[in-house]
Amino acid sequence: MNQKNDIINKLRGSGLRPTKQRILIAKNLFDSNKTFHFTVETLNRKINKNGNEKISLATIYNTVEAFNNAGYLKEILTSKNKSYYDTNIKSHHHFYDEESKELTDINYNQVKLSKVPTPPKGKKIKNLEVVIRIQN
Amino acid sequence: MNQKNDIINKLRGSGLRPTKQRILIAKNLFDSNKTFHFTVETLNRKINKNGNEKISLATIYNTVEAFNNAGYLKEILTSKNKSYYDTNIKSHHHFYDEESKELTDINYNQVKLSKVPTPPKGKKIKNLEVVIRIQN
DNA sequence: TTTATAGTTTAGAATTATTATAAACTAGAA
DNA sequence: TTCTAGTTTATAATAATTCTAAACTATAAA
Repeated sequence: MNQKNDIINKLRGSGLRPTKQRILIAKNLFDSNKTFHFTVETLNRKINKNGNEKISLATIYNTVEAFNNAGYLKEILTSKNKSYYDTNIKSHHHFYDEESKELTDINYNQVKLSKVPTPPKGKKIKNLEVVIRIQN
Repeated sequence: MNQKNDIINKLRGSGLRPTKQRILIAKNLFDSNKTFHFTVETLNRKINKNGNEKISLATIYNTVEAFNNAGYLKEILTSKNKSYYDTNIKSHHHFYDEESKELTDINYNQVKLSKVPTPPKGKKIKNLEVVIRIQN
């Protein structure tokens, strides 16, 4: 019961009403101790398969966008014409395979920067990611 | 006449027949001394406005993909559901504005790395980009 | 409690970017 | 000049996403 209350508080904390749809989606995204990448399509499949009560695709789109705006998810930069999200919202790095167009995480401490530019006037740095393009 | 021959040779060098459509598109992309970001939509507008002979949208898609495969363009990683390309194919870095979702180039020598991970088995590093997410 | 209402969900339609199709055209080899 | 594989084209098809407006619901106030 406690993790459910945690989710409800998390949602309320961002002005999102804790509806049963949002709670179920949040459980699927944030309940595990490991983070992962997903698309609306894969999330929809995960949620709407086994005996779960069904959630409409429109709601999954709405909720993912709301969670992203609330900072609970990070949109992944990709060259595919689909939105990818990461439940790992901390700054981290990726290998990007040009052939398969797949992203894989790089352990944060595998990269070190010795010089970082100053951001444009009026802006501040939120985080910094290194993308290493790889090929065969 | 010389730049046209350069383009023709460039195309032939990648097994692409130098058709008048490809030559015109190549002029638009590679003739200037400054590089830029574009989408198929913006390129299409640029090519098909002023009295130019018209090139079909399908050809612009095909040609951009062919140029990208040939390594004359670099696909930009973005969160928008559209393909973005960069005529600057050298490794370089970007600021990514989370509000406007715009990318701006960072001068290459503004970033220095002191530690880089080894790529997965069988893969080699093609290039490395730093994306700095900024916000107000 | 009940009620009122602003916020939310939903199915399906609409939109947008891209890819597929197949007929007409053309660069370049023979 | 002829032939053919490669290319271009208009249009149709597809895929991801957003829009719409009617039905539903969390929650504040009576």
